[in-house]
Amino acid sequence: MIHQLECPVETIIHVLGGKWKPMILWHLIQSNKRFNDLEKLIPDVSQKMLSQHLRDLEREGIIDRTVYPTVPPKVEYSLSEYGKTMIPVAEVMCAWGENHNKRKYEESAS
Amino acid sequence: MIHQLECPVETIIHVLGGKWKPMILWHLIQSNKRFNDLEKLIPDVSQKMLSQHLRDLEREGIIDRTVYPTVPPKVEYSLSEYGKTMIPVAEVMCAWGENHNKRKYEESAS
DNA sequence: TAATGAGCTTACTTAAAGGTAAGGGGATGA
DNA sequence: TCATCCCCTTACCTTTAAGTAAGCTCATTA
Repeated sequence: MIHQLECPVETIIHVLGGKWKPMILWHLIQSNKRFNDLEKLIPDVSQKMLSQHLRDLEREGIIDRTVYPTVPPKVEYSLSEYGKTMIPVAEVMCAWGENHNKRKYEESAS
Repeated sequence: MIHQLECPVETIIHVLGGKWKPMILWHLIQSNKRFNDLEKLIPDVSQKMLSQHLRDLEREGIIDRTVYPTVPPKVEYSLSEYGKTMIPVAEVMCAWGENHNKRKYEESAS
């Protein structure tokens, strides 16, 4: 396996940087969700991108995937314990982003 | 002008999310740099991507571009006062990213 | 006169991300 | 028997990001 030296800022951008990943995580922070729930909560995401992003996040250890062998099978996604370590980071990013959006709005309005 | 509602986490990912932007900013945090300096410090970046990313960062207000009307003209890029507000955010992101890289390294080594 | 350096831009090509549409497997319900 | 639900996967196409290579302006230096 190749260990590419990667700038840590790029690392987190890569982990969070899919088109729908912040939104998926936002919903999973609120509560566990099934595939179907996420589809309904994020109406514009395609099934392909949803499952791809969920697999990406699972591979990075951010979320857990639990299969209940019921009929029909139930699959539940949840933020992992490790994933929870990202919440404060996301909050800091979010605060800066909010301020930046506001700033851009004000300058375009002036 | 259209104001697209954007998740603030996506906003910062968008601002920082070019292939060379974290590295450009890292160098500008150390000290002001000229175009040529950045080319030498980041050997793999093409002139096209360097000038494009510099323009992106300038448009977002993160960096300042100062032209000295000397001969030959000298252009200096520096982190703006506003850009400095991103340093603590970058530090938090960096810390998480470092830990994540370490974690991935350890799991691949085991 | 020819070459050099600074700071770019432009045109073209390739690679990566994302979108669309269809299918599939295994059970239940009508 | 036919359709339905759940959780996806696959094939194909489009859009966006990035890479490559060349050129350009103005002035100085050799």
